[in-house]
Amino acid sequence: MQHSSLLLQLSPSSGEPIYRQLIEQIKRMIASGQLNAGDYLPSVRQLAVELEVNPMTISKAYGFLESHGDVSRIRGKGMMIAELAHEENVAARLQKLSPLAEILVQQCQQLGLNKQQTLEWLTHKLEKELK
Amino acid sequence: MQHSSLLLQLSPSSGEPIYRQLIEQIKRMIASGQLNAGDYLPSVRQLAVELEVNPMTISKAYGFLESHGDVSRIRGKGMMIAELAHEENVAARLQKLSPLAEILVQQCQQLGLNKQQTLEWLTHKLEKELK
Amino acid sequence: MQHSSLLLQLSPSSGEPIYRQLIEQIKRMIASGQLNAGDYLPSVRQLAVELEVNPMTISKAYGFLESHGDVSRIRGKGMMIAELAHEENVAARLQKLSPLAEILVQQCQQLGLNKQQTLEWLTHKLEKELK
Amino acid sequence: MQHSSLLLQLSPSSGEPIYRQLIEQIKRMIASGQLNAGDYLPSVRQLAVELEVNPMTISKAYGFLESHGDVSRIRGKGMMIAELAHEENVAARLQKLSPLAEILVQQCQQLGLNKQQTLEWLTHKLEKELK
DNA sequence: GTGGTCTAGACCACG
DNA sequence: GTGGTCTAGACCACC
Repeated sequence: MQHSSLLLQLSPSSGEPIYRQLIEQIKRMIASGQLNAGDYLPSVRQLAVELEVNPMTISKAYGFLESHGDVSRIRGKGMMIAELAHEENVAARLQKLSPLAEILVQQCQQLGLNKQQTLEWLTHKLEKELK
Repeated sequence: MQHSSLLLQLSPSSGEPIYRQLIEQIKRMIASGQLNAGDYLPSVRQLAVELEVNPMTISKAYGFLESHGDVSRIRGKGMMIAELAHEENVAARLQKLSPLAEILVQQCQQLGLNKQQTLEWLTHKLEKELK
Repeated sequence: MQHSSLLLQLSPSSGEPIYRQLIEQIKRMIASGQLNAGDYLPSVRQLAVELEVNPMTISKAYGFLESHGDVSRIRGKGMMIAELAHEENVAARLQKLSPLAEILVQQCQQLGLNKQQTLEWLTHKLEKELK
Repeated sequence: MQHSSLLLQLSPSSGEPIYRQLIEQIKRMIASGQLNAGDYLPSVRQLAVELEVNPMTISKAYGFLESHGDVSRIRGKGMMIAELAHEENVAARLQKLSPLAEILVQQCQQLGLNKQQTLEWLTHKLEKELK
């Protein structure tokens, strides 16, 4: 049972609304199995304190996740990852990176970069953070 | 010299405001040398028709570029790439991809993907579009 | 005299809290004489099992009914329909449908339906269930 | 083009959240053709003043309608009834009364009322308000 | 304890 | 002008 500090990172000034960032990040954590069916999300108030945002902002994100069937509201207990939210395989998870890849390709074209230059640089970047 | 159809791709529904998409894309094309000092941008009206966007939106983007010194408004002729807008070297251009790389790393972590899986997939994606 | 399965139908997902549904339904059954003074309500545990609801929820409803004088808590025996809970005449019972009628009228107006269409359809619906 | 006072009636104390009441009522008005594709809803601020509720409450309702495809947000102009929102025939509209009819039947049963009594009374009620 | 709703008022982004 | 987001703080309902 998961009930506390998730690996959530907000960019309050990114233009992307905070509640949207939360939705997308939590969805990814469900897809990857870091959050499993039956786990509980942190409570609205707790997460609001941790992330230093207004509880209503958290609530808005949770509401969206509920209305899309990703989590279920359990009266008096909190928000539980829905049963039908299943762990997806690696290929399916990679697929979720597609929108990013499209942007990457477009920006590389406009910067006049070639494939090799880009990949070397990306490899360097990823090595610092991922294993 | 350059006065017509640029390689601009808009995502009207992406949340990213259209005029902002234009600014960033044109800046990248200047940085990469696809647009050179002295070249003219397409006219507001022409670009508005091409991209099926309100002329005000184009105008707003051009105004932004002018106020940041990237282009100069030449009365009666249009918007010209400014003299001081210099072609940057490859390293500097790659640096412009950094924000994207940060998002990429974060999404990979949340999707539970490792470096190798991600790079193989990205290589595949880039090969289809870049040379 | 009456001690078991009442004609209670719950809509757990209806927004209307469960304990409130219980209260209103039991009150109507008292008003109509389907539950008479001296009858006993099903035990909290029994009803909880039948309706697949948390016993606390039943208990809350019973507590409410007691505090409003509709039933009396008889130690060691259960909840008994109170003496002063009287059978109301038909007109009074129909009056209890008024809130529903108001909603019905409003929804018909917004759906652009006229009186005749609505009544024909309601007649059809009622015929299937009532005698 | 519709841009002002709709026939909306709120029951602030009904338990049913205000934004939900708005959603359901507007949906019904679309179904009945009182709001047609291309019409604009009143602006958030205008409706907030008319109904004496907080603009955010209106905005919440509009957001839901948009996310369900009933209306489209037109930048700088407001919320427009979506093209695919079609006028439904009478039978389909009557069908939307079904949830109400089920509650009606249940309450009549529990009040020990018969079909004839109920219909006479409903006829009387409807005559006063509908034509 | 849990989430849900609402208010009042502020600021932002877009056209 | 339009809608969107966020805050701070209040109150409610359910368990």
